Amino acid sequence: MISITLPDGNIKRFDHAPTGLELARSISEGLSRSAVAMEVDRRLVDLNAPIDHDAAVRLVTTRDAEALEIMRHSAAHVMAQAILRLYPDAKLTIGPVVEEGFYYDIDMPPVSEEDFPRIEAEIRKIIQAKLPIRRREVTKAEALSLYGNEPYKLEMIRELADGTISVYEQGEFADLCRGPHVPHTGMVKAIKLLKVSGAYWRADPSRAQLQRIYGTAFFDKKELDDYLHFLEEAKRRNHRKIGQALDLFSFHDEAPGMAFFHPKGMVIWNALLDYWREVHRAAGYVETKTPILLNRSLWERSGHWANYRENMYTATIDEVEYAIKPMNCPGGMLLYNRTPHSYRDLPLRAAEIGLVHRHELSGVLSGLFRVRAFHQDDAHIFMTPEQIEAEILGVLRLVETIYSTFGLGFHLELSTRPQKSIGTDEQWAQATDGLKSALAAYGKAYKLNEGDGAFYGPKIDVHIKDALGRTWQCGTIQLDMSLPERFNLHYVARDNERRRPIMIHRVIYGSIERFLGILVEHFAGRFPLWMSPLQAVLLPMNDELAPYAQAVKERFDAAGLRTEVDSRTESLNRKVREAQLVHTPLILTIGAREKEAGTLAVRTLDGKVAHGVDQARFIDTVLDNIRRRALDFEGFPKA
RNA sequence: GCCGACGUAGCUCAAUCGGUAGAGCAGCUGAUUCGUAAUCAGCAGGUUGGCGGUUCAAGUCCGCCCGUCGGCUCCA
Repeated sequence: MISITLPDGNIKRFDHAPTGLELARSISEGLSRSAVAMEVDRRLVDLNAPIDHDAAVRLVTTRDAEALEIMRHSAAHVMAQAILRLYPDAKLTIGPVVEEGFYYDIDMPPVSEEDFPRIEAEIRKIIQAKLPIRRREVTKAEALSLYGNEPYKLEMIRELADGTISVYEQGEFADLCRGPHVPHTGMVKAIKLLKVSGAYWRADPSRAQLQRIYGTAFFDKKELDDYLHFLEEAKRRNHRKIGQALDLFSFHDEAPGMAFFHPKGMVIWNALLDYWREVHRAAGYVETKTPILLNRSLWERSGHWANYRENMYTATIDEVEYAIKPMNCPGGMLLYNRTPHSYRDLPLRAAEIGLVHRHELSGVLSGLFRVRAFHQDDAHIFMTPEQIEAEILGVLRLVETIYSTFGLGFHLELSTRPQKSIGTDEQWAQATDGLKSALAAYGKAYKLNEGDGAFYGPKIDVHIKDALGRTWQCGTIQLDMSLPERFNLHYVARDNERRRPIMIHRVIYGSIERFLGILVEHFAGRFPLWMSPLQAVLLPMNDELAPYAQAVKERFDAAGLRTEVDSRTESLNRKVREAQLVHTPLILTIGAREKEAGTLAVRTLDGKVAHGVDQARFIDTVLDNIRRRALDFEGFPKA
């Protein structure tokens, strides 16, 4: 007699060792169809494994979070099986589940997306056949003989500990795998291959180059369609395309990885920086500026020459070696050390919009997201150990203020001491505790990445979430125990002793370039009024009304608005269309009626038109919206 | 840097097997004076990313280089 305790406390009894499927059937037919795997005594196992002892069992159905991962893992096997049928000489390596789906690294001749339909057709055959997926446990010796012809699998098996090794079989296909898997291939309902790229075996460039084929899978067609739609939407919002269409920035062969900002892009840039300066001033920061070209000896002292040299641009001038700064901190150290500091001066919050250059590998450049020259909204905060918590908390609050202005959500990740690190245990404990207690005081949940910190100190990374739900790492707060030593920083404490200040580096936008790119995609080019390059366009109905429109524009200009008159001899329809295409937030039509009454017809980007809007009240409404840095408009009152 | 794809007019894209580089939009000229997403006509616009090669003939085939994109890796 086997008795099985279900999560709701019910107990089911069997006179034999039932499989998960039998257990599900004994509860309901629907459950047996949606069950994917099960958890027996908190271990995930296959649904068709027999439960041979009294156990607590939870059935994992298609609605559970783990189910998707299990099924996608099976999907990777299905894809591998299809590929082996079409490319018998292909050699499999590994095929894990990733955030958005799965991939399989395969040693085979290069494939392209044009080959996907053929592979997908084969995949469909395997899915329709509903091949049972069976787990088989073999000894290491058996596994080695089973994979005599699979060099990568052999290499993996040899590295496994002795003992049983599990193999999953479906039809003619068998793959070395820990499992669990769905019961049969038919459960991989909606699958799509997405892209292919190169990857190295064991991520080692000296080893074989493999084909990494990415795919994704869902339990039903609609979810897959939604996901593909999301990908389309992301493509539509690509900041390179929108940046081109809205004339914001460009890249040129003469300076790869270094953005050129156009007048309209600079309006957004300056709006970002004006706002940044406003909130930083209010948060007690002072602003500094340091040179971008600095003598080699400084970089030797900071440690960059030894550790970061391959990413640095260097120059020899009058037989003296210089480097273009890849980071702002060494310059900041020189500023700090210019004068002695009292404990009364601390915390000292010194900000700098610093232009840095990093010679990133050519293959990693990616629009504004990954460039070689960028501006960091950097700040160095020097403080006493007792001030850590309050200062970190202050930065976290500033982070929240700034991101919420853009309607961006965010989450925090704390990274602690890595294997290779400098400093004493006490220093690390004090620093890490400081960050932890600041996070506790802040009160928002955070993820802990044990051992992921920089060698010079622990850090808090801020990951923002955009309108499509994608996350980006922008802000980072890093505690630095190295530079204060190297530059021999100190302050004079109350007891007249010279002490080493604690120092943090922090950025909130991260890189202005990247942040701007993220905002382009986040807003899909429809910027809030306060950032919009052109806030309003005035459309006179005919040539005779152009001078009047110009006079109205001057009134707007005097109020500090960014406006233009489109006085081309073109149809109103065309002017509206063109203004709408570049997402001009306010389209103002001026005809005889408006001139007569001193009003405006205001069209907003939703296509709605408010007629008879009083000019003065319009200006007030708009100025108020800009002052509040609102994300939306809320309509215009009639005159 | 490595693997793969790509690079044609300001922009978006065509050009069959190697056989005279085209179109729409933008621009210019003229006409049209218009009530909320494209008025009409004409004109002009190119060393096909660069250098070299094969060929009677190269946008197309080959080599090298540059750049872009997707990955690897790394990171703001």
